[in-house]
Amino acid sequence: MLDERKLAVLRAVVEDYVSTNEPVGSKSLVDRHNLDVSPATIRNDMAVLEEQGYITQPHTSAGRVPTDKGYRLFVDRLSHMKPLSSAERRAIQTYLAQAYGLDDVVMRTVRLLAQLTRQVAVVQYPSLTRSVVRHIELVRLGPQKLLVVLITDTGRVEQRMVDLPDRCEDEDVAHLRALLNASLDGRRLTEAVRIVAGLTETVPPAGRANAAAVFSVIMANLAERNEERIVFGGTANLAAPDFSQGLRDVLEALEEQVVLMRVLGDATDESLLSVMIGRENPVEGLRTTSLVTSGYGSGGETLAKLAVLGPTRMDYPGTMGAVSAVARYVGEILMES
Amino acid sequence: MLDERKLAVLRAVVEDYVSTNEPVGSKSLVDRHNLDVSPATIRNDMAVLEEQGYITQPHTSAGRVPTDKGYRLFVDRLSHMKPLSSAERRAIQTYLAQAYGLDDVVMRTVRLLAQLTRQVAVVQYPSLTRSVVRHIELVRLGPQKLLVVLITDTGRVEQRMVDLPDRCEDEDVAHLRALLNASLDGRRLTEAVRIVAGLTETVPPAGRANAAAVFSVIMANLAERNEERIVFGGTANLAAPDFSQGLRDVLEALEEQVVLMRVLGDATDESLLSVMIGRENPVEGLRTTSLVTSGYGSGGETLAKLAVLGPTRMDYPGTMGAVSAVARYVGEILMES
DNA sequence: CTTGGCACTCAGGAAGCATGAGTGCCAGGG
DNA sequence: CCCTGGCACTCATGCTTCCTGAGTGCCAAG
Repeated sequence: MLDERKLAVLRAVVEDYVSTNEPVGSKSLVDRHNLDVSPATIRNDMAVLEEQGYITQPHTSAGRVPTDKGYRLFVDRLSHMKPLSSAERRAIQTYLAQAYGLDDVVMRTVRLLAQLTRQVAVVQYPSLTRSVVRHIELVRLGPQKLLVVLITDTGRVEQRMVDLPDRCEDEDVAHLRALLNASLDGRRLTEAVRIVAGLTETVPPAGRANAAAVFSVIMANLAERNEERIVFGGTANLAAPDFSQGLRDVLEALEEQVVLMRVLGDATDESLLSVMIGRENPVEGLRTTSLVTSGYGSGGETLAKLAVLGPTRMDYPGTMGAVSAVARYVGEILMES
Repeated sequence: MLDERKLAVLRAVVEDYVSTNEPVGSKSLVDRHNLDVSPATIRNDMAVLEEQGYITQPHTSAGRVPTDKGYRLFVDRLSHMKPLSSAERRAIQTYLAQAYGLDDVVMRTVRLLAQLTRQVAVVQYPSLTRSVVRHIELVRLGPQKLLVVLITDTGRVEQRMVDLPDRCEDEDVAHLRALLNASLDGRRLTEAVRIVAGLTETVPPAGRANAAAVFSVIMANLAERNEERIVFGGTANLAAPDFSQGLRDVLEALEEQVVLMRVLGDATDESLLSVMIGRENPVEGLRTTSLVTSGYGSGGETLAKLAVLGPTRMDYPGTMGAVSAVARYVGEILMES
């Protein structure tokens, strides 16, 4: 359907358009790439490519611009991930290694991605569901007030206040703490939810109301608040001289956690790289942007996703390289800590 | 120097310009406000106001636009904070009351401010220095690994991993925990730093290396990481059809925590409302914006600041009302929790 | 299938022009 | 002394017109 040269032309169109941000014409194409044919030939090829929907012209008699479909083909078959330089990789590693605490890791990841790609970076906090309970701590803050702290192996620490129905003493708290840790330590959070659900009955009636309150908070925390937080940064890169179009929509989408969740969720589940181009995107406001997503996690499992968001006219090979590298290193860091 | 009517004219110019975003001329002024004089008279007044630097014309023969100096006078002497409607106040209270945990309070505050003012909201986490230690928890995660959790009365929870020089047992940890809580509970963080510094000597030599490691982490956490985190939201409001000018600079400034710190720091220390207009702003990229800042805190003390950022051409009375109301309610919420 | 030639299209900038909002100034009136 | 109506002047804005050049599609010849 498309011979070798037509594909080469498409690739060239994408590359040139990405770097110049101007519709690319047949003449400049032969000049910049060493295609050994005349502009007229290229014009014929471009006519075909346009007919098939891979490129389009903004107005009659202007160069061609890739369509979403064109970018798609480019990403799938015409380009390869561009690996980062070893200097860059070392910089990433040392910068991430300096992080302490999950919050800091996530924050640094966002900055890193935004700076490497000069685009908007989006990072999801590691999912709780697949991680393992390391410890549960109960702190008595008052006669009827407790702080529940849940620590997971990915370094995530969740805390929440609980107002108790009855008064309680330090020793009640100690009992409950011991019970919880004995039952949950080392369990996956998914199991933990089930275990906690069955735990109320084992508590002596006297403290049962209080225990139930604590348990329900733990379950809510585990079951509901999963993967909720998403952080982004690098929005200043959106204000690039081109692409002010629809900026407001994009910013709105970014600030709406739910929307972001949905977008990340739609990307492939596998830990592999996934690219969403323009209108492939499920969210209205992001129809003019592309999203390069990767899962990350410690060990073999994908704990959460991170992504880079930019105009469809983006440097896909470079962005993909950066996303994939950062995802790998973040995973390593999480494993260590 | 400026008689009553000239002040009225200035006020009218500011109000009209804020609402229309177009230079305002003498005719439309007399039409929209019921000044009982002719346009010519107004023109004379405006000439004087311009001479004094309160207003300016973008080009000859266009209406006048307030200068930073004009806004300053308007804010200082010509306007009053516009209180929120009681419906709005109730909405704020219930929305904030639903928050659990400090993170959630801060997040909700940001959203609230951004929505109320349709501008960018900036909220600083409550300062640690003035708050009080409620509890310190040590969790043993491995033979040489500890998690330190510090809980303050403002609901802030700080955690950090510590790698220990020597191996330790559960009972060592329990000792240390007891020691720390006995020494620090109820103390202000500023005192706590000093106390911890002198604590190493009281530990028996066997565990001293480990204890020292823990102490130094606590001190670092208390002394250095204060007031560090700043959260913002509502950036989509920056993309208003006007004011795309310098948008990139503004976004960059917002993402740079250090810069934000500096800006908030320059605002008045008192818990009162402070307004910074245009070039009064210390940060280069924010020279076209105004910042309405207020301290907030539980009880009489200011724990941190929150602010709204918008174009100099903003609705000062309304913004000030919103900022001040939100600051008060956040303070109340923090006090309760 | 490729190529040079050629007529055609049309966005974008330059130039000219009209419009009108808004001004500054002045002379007369309270 | 301040207010007012009148008047000439300025200039951003929007309109039309025109021109240019990049880029096209098509065709006939190699």
